[in-house]
Amino acid sequence: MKLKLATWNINSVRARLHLIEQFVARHQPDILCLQEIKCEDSQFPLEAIRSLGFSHVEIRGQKAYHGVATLSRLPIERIECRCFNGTGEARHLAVRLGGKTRDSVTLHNFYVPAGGDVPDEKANPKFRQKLDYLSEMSRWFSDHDRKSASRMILVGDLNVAPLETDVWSHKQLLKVVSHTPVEVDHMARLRDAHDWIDVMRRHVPADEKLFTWWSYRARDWRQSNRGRRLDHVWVTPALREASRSMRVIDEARDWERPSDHAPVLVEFDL
DNA sequence: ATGGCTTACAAAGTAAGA
Repeated sequence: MKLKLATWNINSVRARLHLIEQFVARHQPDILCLQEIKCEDSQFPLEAIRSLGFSHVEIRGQKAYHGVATLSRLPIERIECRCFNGTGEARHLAVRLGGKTRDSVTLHNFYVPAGGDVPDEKANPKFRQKLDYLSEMSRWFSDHDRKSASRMILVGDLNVAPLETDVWSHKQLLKVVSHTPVEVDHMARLRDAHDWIDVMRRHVPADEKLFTWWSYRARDWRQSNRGRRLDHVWVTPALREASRSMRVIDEARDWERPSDHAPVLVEFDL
């Protein structure tokens, strides 16, 4: 089965419906995973999204902040929403596609906490929360039954840029939240917890710069290019060979009132 | 010059993003 899958931190779904329409018209994803929808489920623009062809929509929102949603042209079944570290924040949504067959695929949509400004667990509770969140994800995935849950895709804004080429300056970002060694280490442990494969880096070699986020504050984001790769697409080993192409749709960063994140689009043959 | 902006919200100034 061919599947065009996209993940995008939309930074308010209500403020950026026009962007979703534009993206869908140009790239026709079968499934679009959104993060930071910033609204309650009841405020989600469901009719507008359905009219774009997404007959199957699962929403895990909350008031004002965070929130994830998975939009699909294909039938999906909601499996669960995990609330790590007991904050109750809407940061995860898992769905299954392909019904209850042997070939079904579980798709996890995550919005990992950003972690605040200061990369110090003691001085900054948000940084502590981010590390705890990543640790709980690791624990949860290492407890997963590997046989029954072997075909999995994990996408989302993981808010960590692991490689030196995932940031515009490795040296200058070593003490900046998102690229500190302790975060990179937590992400590595998460990856190892289920032998996850970094799909984006399967298509772009690790010695090439690759970003998905550019600050709103740059005068000219493309010219200064001070980006980071904060958004990710991972698969379990059973799907190692399944991705056919990957592209960061960076032109979306130039559209009217853009999100500071660009969509990541992957074509799979599942 | 990695914060110069942008969002949400009991609505003018905070909190948050990263």
